[in-house]
Amino acid sequence: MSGLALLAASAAVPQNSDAAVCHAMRSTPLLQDLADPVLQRLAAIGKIVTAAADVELYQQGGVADHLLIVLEGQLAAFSTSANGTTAVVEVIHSGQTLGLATLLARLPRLMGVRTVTASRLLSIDAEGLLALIEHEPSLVTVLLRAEAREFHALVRQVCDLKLRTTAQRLGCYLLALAPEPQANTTAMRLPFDKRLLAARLGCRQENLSRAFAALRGFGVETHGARVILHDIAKLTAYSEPDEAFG
Amino acid sequence: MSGLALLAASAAVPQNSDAAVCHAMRSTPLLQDLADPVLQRLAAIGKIVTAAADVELYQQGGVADHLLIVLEGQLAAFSTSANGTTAVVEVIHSGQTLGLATLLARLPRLMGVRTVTASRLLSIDAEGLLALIEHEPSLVTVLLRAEAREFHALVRQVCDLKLRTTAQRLGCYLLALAPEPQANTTAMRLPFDKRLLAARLGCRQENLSRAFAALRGFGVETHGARVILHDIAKLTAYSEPDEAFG
DNA sequence: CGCCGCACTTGATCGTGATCAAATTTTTCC
DNA sequence: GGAAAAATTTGATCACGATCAAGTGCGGCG
Repeated sequence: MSGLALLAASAAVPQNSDAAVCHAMRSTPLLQDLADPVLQRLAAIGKIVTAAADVELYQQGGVADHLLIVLEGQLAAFSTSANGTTAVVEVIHSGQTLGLATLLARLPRLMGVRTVTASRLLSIDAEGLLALIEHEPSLVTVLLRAEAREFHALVRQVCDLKLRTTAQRLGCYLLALAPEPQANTTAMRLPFDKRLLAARLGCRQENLSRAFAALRGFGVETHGARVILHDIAKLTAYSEPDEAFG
Repeated sequence: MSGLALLAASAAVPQNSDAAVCHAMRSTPLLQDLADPVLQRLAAIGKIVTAAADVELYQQGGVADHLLIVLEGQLAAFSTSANGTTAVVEVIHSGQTLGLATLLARLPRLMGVRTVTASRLLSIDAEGLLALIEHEPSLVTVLLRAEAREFHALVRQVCDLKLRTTAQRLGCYLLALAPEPQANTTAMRLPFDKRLLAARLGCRQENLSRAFAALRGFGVETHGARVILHDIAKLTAYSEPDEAFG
């Protein structure tokens, strides 16, 4: 039933020792502060899974039986509506999760999940996780924090869609992606193609292109996937990103 | 600091006996299935609070020190951006919560909250709630379910904003509000004014008006706040609401 | 090298939503 | 009831985003 069962079987087995899983967990900001015994129990119900680019991992409406944490690569969470059009709700980067709330409440998945690039993922059994939670308050704290982060990202996005133009949304997104937000100039590389970026921002590819053109006047230089922000202050003034309340 | 301290003081005191709070809790779908002892401990850290219409209960960025559950009336959760424009993220009706994730993670409020109509609210102390959770798995289940509901509503809204026109969004909203969704004809009353509805849908008042005009062709009749849906099937076909996956 | 295919850009045109300005209805308050 | 205030609707015009249609540029591959 679950696409992950297949993927796990096809993954190289040696990397899936408890020690390897533990090591991977230590590398994620989400789990790294947990005590050793907790981590070991988590490792017992977790596995490392790899998937090629553009593979559908979970279908909308299916049972959420695994928690995914991205180790490397990106995933896209999407929702397909009645008429067949698809909205990309969020792109999930390394260290992030998605759908924790749904999983912890044992509800069916509201969003489908597919890989954007080839990815390495930590997959943790949902039932086992729920059982473990009962006895591990530190794990509860960690999961609630991750859940709140997901929630915040969605609230931000709703405000973004209601208040800003596409060019401003793009500006905010680039600023959030910027590796050195405190400097006034940064170079970076878009982690995925512009088609997906357009879907995430809620516009067509053509308008994303025009939005990039509009941002040239605010110090944004692009060469394919390479982006240089020449004047972060000016871009910020134009895009009007939300101040982060935590 | 918190607006609620003032409000609680000004509320009539007799209704705030533990028995009255317990009774109120029994009346909310969220808490009604909890066992008596749990409910009593909750009542000890909860109080009933009333507020007039259009009162700001919490400010964006403040500490989330109380969980609010709406007993009667409606609240609006909003976010104000740098340029001063405000987006209404959600209107919270009786029986609903908002910001649970933020509260359980002890983070500052991402959204401000204000009353839309005069309201009666259940206010539960956050610290007490977090302490109680440690020993009451049934409470955890209930809270996680409520949190997942909030999460789902936001995901739906993001898809709505990315995929549908204002008229379709309005259609979906009316269908969700319909008291008898299985019938093909229903009458209802908008629970708040059209200004707020426009803000929630992410458009201007003028365009909401035009959206209502557009829906007349799909069996939607309006007389002020009174709305009659004459042909739910036709309206559904036009609005293309998401199927509910739980 | 040069052709093909794909991602992206640009252009033209059209529909949707925003804005400004009235007109109209509804509500509130004497 | 009737005047004043507020909410809502309608109209005209403009900006933004969608759509259709070419074009450009870049990477892969023969």
